[in-house]
Amino acid sequence: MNWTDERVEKLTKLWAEGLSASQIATQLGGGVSRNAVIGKVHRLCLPGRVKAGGATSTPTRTAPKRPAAPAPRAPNYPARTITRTAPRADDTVALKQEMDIQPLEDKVELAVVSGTLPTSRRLTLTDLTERTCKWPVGDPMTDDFHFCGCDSMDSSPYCKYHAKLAYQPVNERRRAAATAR
DNA sequence: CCCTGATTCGC
DNA sequence: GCGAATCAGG
Repeated sequence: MNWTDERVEKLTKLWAEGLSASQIATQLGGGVSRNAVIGKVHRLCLPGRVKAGGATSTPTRTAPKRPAAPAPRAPNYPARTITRTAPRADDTVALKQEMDIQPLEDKVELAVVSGTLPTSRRLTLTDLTERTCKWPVGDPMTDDFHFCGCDSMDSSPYCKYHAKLAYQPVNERRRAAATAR
């Protein structure tokens, strides 16, 4: 991925807003890692972390002198673009689902924390909002296809769980390695 | 363990 | 210039 003026601009903006490097990486998409974001931030000489409250904070000094081993590299980014629209979903259904969001939230949160799949609300395309996970589930060519639709959003088109799957292969690999150990 | 930003250095 | 690997810290 190339650091176009457009992407640099977005990076600068989000960094100024106080988003974390990983969050920015998620928003930028295109397989940008948080390390890439941080590296770019430094190269751009942008000011350090800016807490929302105004305090700078998070001073982390380091004096490493690491060797640096060969990097395996592991892209593999979904980069999904689902275009299939789903029928049904009238206002009544939408309203019912709206009312179900709150009680579901805690369950989703627990699922995310425990590393299990979030509770899918099985939303169709027209039911999705800025507050629902847009991770596609199932085969788009079947009637069973739907979107996760859960409400545990984390500044990305996906919920916390799916955002990890979509944009953070490094973390996934680390988690898998830790689990296997 | 999870996460964060900072740093180094091979590419 | 880029970013993975690695660090130190919360």
